[in-house]
Amino acid sequence: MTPEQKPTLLLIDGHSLAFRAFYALNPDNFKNSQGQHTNAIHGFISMLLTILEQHKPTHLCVAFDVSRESFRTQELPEYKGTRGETPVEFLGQTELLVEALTAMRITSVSREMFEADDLIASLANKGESAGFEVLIVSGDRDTFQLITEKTKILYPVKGVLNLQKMDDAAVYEKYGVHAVQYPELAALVGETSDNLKGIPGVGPKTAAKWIQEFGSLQSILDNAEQIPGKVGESLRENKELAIRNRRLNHLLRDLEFDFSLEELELGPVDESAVREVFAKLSFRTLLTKVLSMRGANGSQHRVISAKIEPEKNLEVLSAEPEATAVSAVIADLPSEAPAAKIYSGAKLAALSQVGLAIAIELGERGLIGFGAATSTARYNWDGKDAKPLLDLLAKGGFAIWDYKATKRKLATHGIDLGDPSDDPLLISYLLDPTSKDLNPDSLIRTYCGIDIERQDPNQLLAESDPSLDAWITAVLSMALNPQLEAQGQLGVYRDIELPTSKVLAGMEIRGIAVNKSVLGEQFDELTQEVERIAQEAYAIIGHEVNLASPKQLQTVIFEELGMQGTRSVKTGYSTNAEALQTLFEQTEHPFLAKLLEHRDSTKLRQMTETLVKAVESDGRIHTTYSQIGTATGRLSSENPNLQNIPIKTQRGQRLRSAFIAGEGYETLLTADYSQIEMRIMAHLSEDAGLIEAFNAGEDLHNFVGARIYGVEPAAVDSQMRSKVKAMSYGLVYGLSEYGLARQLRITNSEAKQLMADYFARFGGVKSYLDLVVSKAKNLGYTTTVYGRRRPFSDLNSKIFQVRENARRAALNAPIQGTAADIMKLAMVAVQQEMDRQGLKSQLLLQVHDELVFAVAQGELETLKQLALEKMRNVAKLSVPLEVHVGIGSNWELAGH
DNA sequence: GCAAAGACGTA
DNA sequence: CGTACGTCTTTGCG
Repeated sequence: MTPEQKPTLLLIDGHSLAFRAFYALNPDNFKNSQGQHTNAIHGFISMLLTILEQHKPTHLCVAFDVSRESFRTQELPEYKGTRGETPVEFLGQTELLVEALTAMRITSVSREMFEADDLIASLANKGESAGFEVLIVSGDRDTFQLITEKTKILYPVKGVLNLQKMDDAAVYEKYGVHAVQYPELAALVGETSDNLKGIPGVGPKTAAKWIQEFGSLQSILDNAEQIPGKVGESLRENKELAIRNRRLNHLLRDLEFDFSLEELELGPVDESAVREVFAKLSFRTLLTKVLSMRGANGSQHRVISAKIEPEKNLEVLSAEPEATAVSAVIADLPSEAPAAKIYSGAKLAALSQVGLAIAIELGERGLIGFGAATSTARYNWDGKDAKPLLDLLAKGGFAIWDYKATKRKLATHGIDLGDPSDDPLLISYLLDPTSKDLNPDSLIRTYCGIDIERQDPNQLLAESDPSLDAWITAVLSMALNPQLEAQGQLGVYRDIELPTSKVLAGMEIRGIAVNKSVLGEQFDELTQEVERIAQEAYAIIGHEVNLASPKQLQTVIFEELGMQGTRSVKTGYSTNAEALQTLFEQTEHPFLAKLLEHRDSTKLRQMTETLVKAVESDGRIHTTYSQIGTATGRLSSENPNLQNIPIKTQRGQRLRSAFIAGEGYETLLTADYSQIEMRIMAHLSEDAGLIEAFNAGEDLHNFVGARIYGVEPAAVDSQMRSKVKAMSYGLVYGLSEYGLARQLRITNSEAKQLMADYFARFGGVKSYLDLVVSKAKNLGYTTTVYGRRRPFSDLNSKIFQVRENARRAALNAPIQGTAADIMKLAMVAVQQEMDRQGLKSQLLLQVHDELVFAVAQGELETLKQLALEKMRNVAKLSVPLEVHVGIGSNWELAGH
């Protein structure tokens, strides 16, 4: 327990501290991946952490100015008028700072027409009345007027790391007046930073002397006649100035707030939000610091420890004295639900062996929480006790955390797992597909306000108390479903994600057969090639160099060989393929050619090696599909990634020949959607020209080219066609004129003309894309045809680059997302039909718009028709969905 | 030991 | 200065 703490209220002038931080840290050293400067935020937060450590406040609030306008500027337009333009590097940092503070559960306040100092003064007033010690962080000396026995100012002296604690004595020592008199001194002297002129000829020394002598500003003015000399004359002539200054530097102390001081109490941070914001800011050291400090100030959150006992029923849980959130969730259960049976401990023997914990069953509703676990040796197999559990598992119908992973894990142990009723992992993904932190503890904290305290904080869900994990799963599935429904995403969940997870589990479990010796031969061949090319490259430049090191290559290319700079990257000039190609065209230097060859070969060699290593003992590669890994709704594939096996070059494509149908199967079959994103674009934009293009049966790019260039489709030559093709595809990604020009290596004006011609013929496309972005701006998210959401927060960013990035992502999201939805629906439909017909053929891979099957003996024609039919008809768009199939003994031959 | 940066493979 | 990913290597920080 922390020692009893005096209630201390810390009030911070946000802009003041942020600006100090901004000027103390070089903005160029603090940039996130998007080019947003973060130096002020970084400095602010590290400063804040230091203050928290040093002064241990119990309550905290940060005040910001809304704008430069305030009641003071209304009275005096030139108030603070000397302050220059905000540096561009500072733009956007305040907003992000507030976001970070919110994640840390720190209250920020601001109010139109009032300055942060007025808010602080009022809060300080309230704090004192309520018995708080008050600490104010501000660089504005006007706040000295707030100093009392209980209120002190932390005033920055130099740099960002030095704060001097100013009390009355400190003010007196420095300025020769008491703190309450300081604004009177300032009124006489003036304040350059506020653009307030003082009495000419009167500096701090004179002012202090007068105040000491007469006691107050009023008294000085009343007795102005007695003051001799030039300054006396000056004072008498400029009395009004001092009075005005005093009026303006008076801080308001009676503003009201819509929160109570209690709400400013420091509690634990919102860990997942903090992780997210700090990731966005690229702060990792600070993240660690913040998270390690969290909770140090006590928690307002209910903490659930791993103390749910086996063999007890739910009444015990709901009787937790302070577990309001828990009780609320439990109260949602149907009243007829019988007392829960809880399986745990020894009864879970078998399951714990294979990495599963099962805990709560709620009778007929069949709601069971699970914790998926890694293997432990804690329990011994007990066949007798395990039987009812195995039956239960096979029957399904319960909530489960990460169904797909659990299904796969159990399958490797020969245990069947039935269909789940819920998977809160998938729900949480749909609620926030951009989150990188979908774990049960964070989610139950975020959505239910429950803190889970584990005996060992590093323990994963899996390794801890099974009944606790099961309970969390149950609570999450109940808490998250209504949110999903409120967002209209229930359909995406029930009809797309949940069924897809089952199909994916099957694909992962099956894996794809691989001819390891083909891979091995290619690997050996490539190894020799890589070595040969490296030697040739060294010979050209006369020494060895690590060809895999961009840094070393920069030295060789731009210093030794003295070539002219390419695109700039953080470490110097780019040495990527595009840059090398450009350099080669300029110089025809053979080293560049060798380097490109070497890159190509090493990349291929490395991929081959990865694949060889990924072949498991069954001779197959079992990738893992991530169903929660993309912002758009696509799948991703990892360990290994089978969605980026080369195809564009002949050399690369050979790798695909190693993927085969496997024993007992006749051949591979691939089925892929043709131009699905362009078709979705046609559907969504309702552009008559584009819809006609797809319905005409003509080659898309020839058709579009004919329209743009005003010729017959047959007259569209290959140059025209490739330009049109790049244009069409680029549109889906928010391509700019500049980008198009660069890609096609044409002039900017030609690119501009091409785009203008395109939009002249296909105007619906442009208006649709604009509409998507403006809707996303208003709503804060985009949706697919099926209702899948993707949130966007940066569309109104003040930073051009950040805003543009968000804009392009937003216009792409509904298109890419709808394509992903359609493919998932197709996979489910295809698999269900294969099951219904009892086919032995297998769905093996998904590569975004392509499916790969192993065809069982005699099923080729059936499967081909089945795949074509289901994939074409799974969605009814205003243009047909075209599907191509390919057949071959390996993936290369089955390709198209 | 870990994360960032740069590179490059796919749709 | 075109979206969405995963994986590898080197490099530099702690």
